[in-house]
Amino acid sequence: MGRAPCCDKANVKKGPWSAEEDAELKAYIEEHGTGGNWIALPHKIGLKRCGKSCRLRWLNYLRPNIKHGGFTEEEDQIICSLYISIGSRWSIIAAQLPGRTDNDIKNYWNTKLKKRLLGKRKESSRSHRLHLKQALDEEGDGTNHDTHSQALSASALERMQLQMQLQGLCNVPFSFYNPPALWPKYHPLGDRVFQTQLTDASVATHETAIDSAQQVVFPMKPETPKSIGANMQRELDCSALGFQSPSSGGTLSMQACVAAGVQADLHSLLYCKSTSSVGDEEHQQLADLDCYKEIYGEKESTDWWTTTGFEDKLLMGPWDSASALHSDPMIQDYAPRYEDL
DNA sequence: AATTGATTCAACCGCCGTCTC
DNA sequence: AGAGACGGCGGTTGAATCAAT
Repeated sequence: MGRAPCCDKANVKKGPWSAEEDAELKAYIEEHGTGGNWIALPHKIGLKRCGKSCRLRWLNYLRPNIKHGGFTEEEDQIICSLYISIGSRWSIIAAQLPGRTDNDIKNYWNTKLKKRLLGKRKESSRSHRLHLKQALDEEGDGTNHDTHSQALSASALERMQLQMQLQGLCNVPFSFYNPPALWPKYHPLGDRVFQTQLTDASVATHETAIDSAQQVVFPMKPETPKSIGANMQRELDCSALGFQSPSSGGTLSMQACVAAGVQADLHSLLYCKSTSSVGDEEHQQLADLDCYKEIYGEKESTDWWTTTGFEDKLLMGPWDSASALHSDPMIQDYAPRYEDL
């Protein structure tokens, strides 16, 4: 048995709001407030609307200081950066953009930004797909991939693709057998904090800087797999980032990749300005992902992913960040960090 | 000018977490 | 403790609008 509806569906009006309804709702809330009970509100006003509908109308259109359309480049970059980092947490993203509603941002992302970013992928060649499929078949156990497929959210795939876009632009080593768990985990916020850490006299070691940066870059940093110790994971992370880890005796050159200008790359992706060209190798990487989708189906079935043993931590980690968002102060601190930018 | 397909975006749906009793 | 009410959220829908033919 499902739960009772929040209102009498038969006696509530649906569809677009009229100017009269808007005026009545606005006038009442401005004078009396919501009273802390949206369900009861329409009855008090005499509106034949569901309480939830009233709430949505007020929050998205009637409340003061709402902006519609005309997103700036800065807003675009904030939205993209946050989407890549935390996914479709529209309310959190909206909290960083005064006057913007989660619904507006969601629509803007789905209709404009996503296409602008993901639509630039080069079509992969059929021969390449066949080659890759053959490699997959040889690698796997020959069983139907669909049977074992693990579906990630569409949001997760989009973020994977965006990460690939940025990584390609940053010339980060990537190969088909280099699983996403090892991909660089950077974010402008993390980069900024990382740089801050480097210049902070209180930071005694490079490792501390790395830890701090990675916490911010991936606030919901998943548990390290049992098969890979923390040190090894750090080595892998460092390797993927394109710099040597302190423990291997190398020096930090974060700038080589991460500080190379993720913001600039995002900008180039968004606004199609060729400040950072996507070379053949990068196109090949993007084609790889298309190939996976074609072989395993549009739903992101990823045996190659699960065979790495990383799927658990990823599914419960950054790609499904709902719980972590509420518990991890790093995410909750996004607002002040952005204000600092 | 008419038709068709694509795009936009306001609004709805249903799930989930929190609060209250 | 647990059941119900409510708020909040993300995903989806569909009517309106725009663009292409």
